[in-house]
Amino acid sequence: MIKEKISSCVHPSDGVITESDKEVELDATKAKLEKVREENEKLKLLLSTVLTDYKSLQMHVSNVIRPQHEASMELDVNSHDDFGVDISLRLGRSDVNVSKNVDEIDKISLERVSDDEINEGSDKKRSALGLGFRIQSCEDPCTDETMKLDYLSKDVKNKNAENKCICLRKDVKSVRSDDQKEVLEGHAQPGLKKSRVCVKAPCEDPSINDGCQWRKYGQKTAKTNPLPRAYYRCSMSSNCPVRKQVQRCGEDETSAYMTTYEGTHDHPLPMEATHMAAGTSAAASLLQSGSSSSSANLSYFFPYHNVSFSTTNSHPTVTLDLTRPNYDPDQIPTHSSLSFSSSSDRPSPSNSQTLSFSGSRSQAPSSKYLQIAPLSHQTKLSGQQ
DNA sequence: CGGTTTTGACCCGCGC
DNA sequence: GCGCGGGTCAAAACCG
Repeated sequence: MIKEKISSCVHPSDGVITESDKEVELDATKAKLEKVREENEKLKLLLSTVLTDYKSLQMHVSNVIRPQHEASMELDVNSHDDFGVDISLRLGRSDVNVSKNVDEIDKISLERVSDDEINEGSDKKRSALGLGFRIQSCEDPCTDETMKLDYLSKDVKNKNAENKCICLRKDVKSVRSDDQKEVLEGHAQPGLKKSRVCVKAPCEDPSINDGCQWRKYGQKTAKTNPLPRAYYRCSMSSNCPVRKQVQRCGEDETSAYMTTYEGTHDHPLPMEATHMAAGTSAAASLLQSGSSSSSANLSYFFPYHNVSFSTTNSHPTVTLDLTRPNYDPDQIPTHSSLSFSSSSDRPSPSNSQTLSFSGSRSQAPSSKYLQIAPLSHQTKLSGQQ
């Protein structure tokens, strides 16, 4: 059959093809195949080299980050012994405490499977396990283990959610107010609300492509700001509690947009949504730790942008300013480029919220850290349509 | 026709 | 307790 195809391809107009012609063509094809095979081998070799490089780079990065994170975790544990939440679980990458606590996590997950009764304490753990994202790295067995556990826990969570989905709209409302409050507010202790991550995006891209589908559910003009604020809900999953607010920073067309994310996705994210997730996760977990020493982690994820911390209206907030690249072309990004301002009512570790999205456009000169994703599911600000 | 947007009404937390 | 204002709901309109 192949022979026939080759023959018909090479001699489309020839009426008669001899046996020897066929053999010559076959030999040529075989030679080509051999060439392709060799190229394939070369590519394989190249791939393995790249993988090795990547691995060593990852090790290097983890070695750089680890001592700082360990220090911050130690500080946090000392100052917040009451909270039984392992913040590191939310990071899902190169985090030392993950491997250390795998047994504990396993226990928690099993408890969740066997126990439908949800109490406040286990809810905290559940929230910590209910990652909205994960970094997929086959080289990291700890991460892999965490992922499995995460999916296990999410499965239980989703089953509960499915059951509740059957309820009528009014019931859903009550479910929202009860169940989602827990998720959204991260079981915060009184006085502190769910953590948020704000992204200030350049004007040409008001709707950061976070890899998710968003449904607008409201718009409001705040008294303090004449510009309307749009409210969006993640529509990738019927029960996904993640919401975002988009507000223009100024009246002129060149002004940037502030996008505020809240909550944790209860569904697997598309690939493009996971790229910056690690960075924002770090940001979110910093909100819990409130540790300035950990801020160095963010410079790894957002090396060219200003990152600031604040607490507004009891919402611990990390702001990533993509409009003002913190970038010097002659310098490798350093940790000192981060602006860190922590307020007196700093965030607490019990706020176990993580946020996930991927940036679509930044003014950083390279997409090494922030992957540019196709604008597949854009959200729009009303008044701009 | 199903999904999304618009928009007025409603809810609820917070400050006084 | 009351009023204010941010956030959410939900019906109608819109759109592909």
